[in-house]
Amino acid sequence: MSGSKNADIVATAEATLQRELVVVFSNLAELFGNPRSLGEIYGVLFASEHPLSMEEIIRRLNISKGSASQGLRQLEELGAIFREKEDGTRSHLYAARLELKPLLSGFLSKRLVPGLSGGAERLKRLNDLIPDLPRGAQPGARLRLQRITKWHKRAGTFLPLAQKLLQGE
Amino acid sequence: MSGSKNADIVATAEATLQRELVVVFSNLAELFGNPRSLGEIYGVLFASEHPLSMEEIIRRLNISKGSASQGLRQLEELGAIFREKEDGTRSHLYAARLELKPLLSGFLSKRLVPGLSGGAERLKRLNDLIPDLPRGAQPGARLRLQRITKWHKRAGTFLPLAQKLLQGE
DNA sequence: AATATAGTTCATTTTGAATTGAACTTTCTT
DNA sequence: AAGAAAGTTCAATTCAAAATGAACTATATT
Repeated sequence: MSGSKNADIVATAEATLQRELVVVFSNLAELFGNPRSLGEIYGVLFASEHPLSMEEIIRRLNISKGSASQGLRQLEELGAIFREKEDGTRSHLYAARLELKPLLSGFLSKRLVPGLSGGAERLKRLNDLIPDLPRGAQPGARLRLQRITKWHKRAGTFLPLAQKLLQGE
Repeated sequence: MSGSKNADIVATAEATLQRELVVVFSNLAELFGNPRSLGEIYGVLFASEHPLSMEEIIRRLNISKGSASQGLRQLEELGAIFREKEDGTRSHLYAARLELKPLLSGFLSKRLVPGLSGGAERLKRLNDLIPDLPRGAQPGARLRLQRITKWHKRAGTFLPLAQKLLQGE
């Protein structure tokens, strides 16, 4: 009966669900400036009722061993997925944590944190430079630096706020 | 007297200020997934006490005419810079709006808005697919979709909130 | 009207990040 | 201990986004 119409619909529905979730998370990854493959891997795990082996992930997404290995490690580091291993078996099994928080805040901070901290030092150094400017230019420069610094501080408070907002209550 | 030590320090300080601000804004652009050149152009204008011609911008940043033209247009569309023209002169002059709000919210929404709205439709379609799944898989699928949808709604409220936070009081 | 300069457009090129895949290491099984 | 399968690493490749620049249009000057 595996060629029946109903079976086809079911198979299609499952495949579609997986395919679309892969796209959703792949876009999400890109949105936050992370490699698509990270999102794809999470997506395929998120869509699956059962944990999957690396081999199976590679097969479903048609990606390389290297991408799979690196992607799985990164997602695990973010806390977005689990790596399980039952004794008496060689391969690991991978499963998504369904709470999206680790993934989202991981995506967020992997990008924003380094970007923000780098800027902080730079701004500090620039402030020390102002006395070397010609007199007339000093007030203008001071104003400009104040503007960025103000923004920068806000961005600093913004990150934790965003994380709180994105996670559950 | 133009080779004097003080003149050198002053020249260096001004050059440094511009150079570093260019870097700050170029990083910022990248952080939000926009082309570096957008940030560079804004940076050079932000650093300058006076409006600059396109020619001058090209000279200072060492970029192509094409990049300059397109970048300036985009920044103008975001409301991050002005384009002035005095009668009796051929070239326009470009100046940064020192309030960072237009730049920042422009950067934010150019990325997030399309990303989010695309996802919304997709999720809706997926919900309609659930009845076609095998019985046993339906509750799991429903749970998963609820999780993403919940997040997605939050992200929707998040954007305006972020903009409020980044702009003035 | 002719000329010159500013600015735009878009097909081609460049660049840098992501992906690949082959060689390697680790871990399990007999 | 040897063999096999899982997983890692990283130099080389691929690919998409950004930058270039030459041809074009628009606008001002004589």
